[in-house]
Amino acid sequence: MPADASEIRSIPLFAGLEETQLRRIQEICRVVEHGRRDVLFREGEPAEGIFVLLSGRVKIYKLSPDGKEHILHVVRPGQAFAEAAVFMPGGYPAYAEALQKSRTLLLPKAPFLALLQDEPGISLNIIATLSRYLKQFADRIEDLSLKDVSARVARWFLNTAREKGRDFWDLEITKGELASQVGTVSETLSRTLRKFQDAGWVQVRGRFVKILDKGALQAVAEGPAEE
Amino acid sequence: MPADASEIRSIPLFAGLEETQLRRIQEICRVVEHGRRDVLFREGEPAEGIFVLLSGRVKIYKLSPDGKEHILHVVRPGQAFAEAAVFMPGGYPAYAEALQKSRTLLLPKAPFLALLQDEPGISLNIIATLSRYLKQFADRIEDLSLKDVSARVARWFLNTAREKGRDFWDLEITKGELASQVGTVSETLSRTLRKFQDAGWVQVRGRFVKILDKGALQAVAEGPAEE
DNA sequence: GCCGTCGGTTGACCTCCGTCAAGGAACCCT
DNA sequence: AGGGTTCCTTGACGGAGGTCAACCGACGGC
Repeated sequence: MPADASEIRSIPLFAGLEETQLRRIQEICRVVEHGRRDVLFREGEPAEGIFVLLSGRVKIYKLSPDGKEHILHVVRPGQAFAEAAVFMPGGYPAYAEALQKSRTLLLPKAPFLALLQDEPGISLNIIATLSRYLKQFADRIEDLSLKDVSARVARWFLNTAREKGRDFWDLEITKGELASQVGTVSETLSRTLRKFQDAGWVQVRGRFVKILDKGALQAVAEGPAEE
Repeated sequence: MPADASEIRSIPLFAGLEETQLRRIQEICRVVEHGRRDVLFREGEPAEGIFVLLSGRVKIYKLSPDGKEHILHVVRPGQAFAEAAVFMPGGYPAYAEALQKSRTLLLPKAPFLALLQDEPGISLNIIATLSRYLKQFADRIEDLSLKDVSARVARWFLNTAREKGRDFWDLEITKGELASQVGTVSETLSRTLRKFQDAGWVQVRGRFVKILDKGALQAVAEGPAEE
């Protein structure tokens, strides 16, 4: 199935490209459809190419030998993923699975690398997105090693509010998946949310969440114990 | 102080560059000397440019409000660092401090970005190193959220042995710093090392460490509990 | 020599949070 | 409707590991 030209144009990765380059991208890429729970790739598999999510939601996650998962990132439409895999031996560094019915653009590795040679602007875009990921991951490592669950959940509220631009929204993942993102299990998340709610800091009703006291969350996000 | 041309030539980041490009790099960079415990930059500070370590050791680390630190990475000579900071708003994403007397090459942001425009090969090198970091960080997140301390320490032994190419070596950091790298505190690391030693898996004498039973370490690194 | 600092080890304690188990709610299917 | 998922919540329990404290050896300065 061919990709829509206007869809390609609106992808941040390809921002500022010439018409001829866009056409070239359109030629080398293909569109793939995925149903809920479809696995796009597994950790360690040789990388086919770079993906861009057109619609739906895809989770990028690590899986431990005993089956526990940790979600590194939930990809939204317009974002590229598996960039790093293309430039590294060792194949994909994580798993990817569709959370909903999704459509992705797949740019096979070899022609994409060739494209980079002619179009340095794309390289800079890739560097920018990799840098952003790197910072996010560094923050995650900081959180996991230095903060407790309450601080991580508080930070999740604040970060999400910042990127959404408002202080209420709908979860587009299950609470179990949210737990996996902040590095805990659903039971502990459930208790933490209840604590936050009883304290009057947030409102949680089903999948709807709302921040009521941003200052309190910030205090919790900083240090586990403030005296 | 000017940089030595042969030093620049041997930096992986600039591999495969023409003589004229190398000269240009030599013109825009400057060499900085740092004593032990000198702080090169702090999290949040605006990024001056990209660093390359010429000699010594530099730790990249996160600091929590209450003073605890987590070492993200120990930079070795030849490696670049703070790449991500240059391409991102928000300044440096972490702290950097010299562990020993060190010399670094500093390439100021603006001329370096200009250089990238003309020399797409460098972009690809940057993408490659960022991808490597990204994978390392993803692995760290996996470890921190899904593995216990013993598994993380075992993995540290195996990874270090792999990159050193032998199964014995000298710690070039303190054990407290090693603890911070694997996401624990010195007391717990001390106990874990004792456990490993009593089990006959490794030998630790002062700063000298040696792997005695690689298979056992691999088993521990996989899953906390194997039955 | 003596003493201060730093790194490392060990012991005792206690808390956070992961695990196990059970029950409920909401949403599919026929 | 009813029965099967899947998701969520709550309770009880236990253990990994962080914290506090004391102690020791090595090193460096004066």
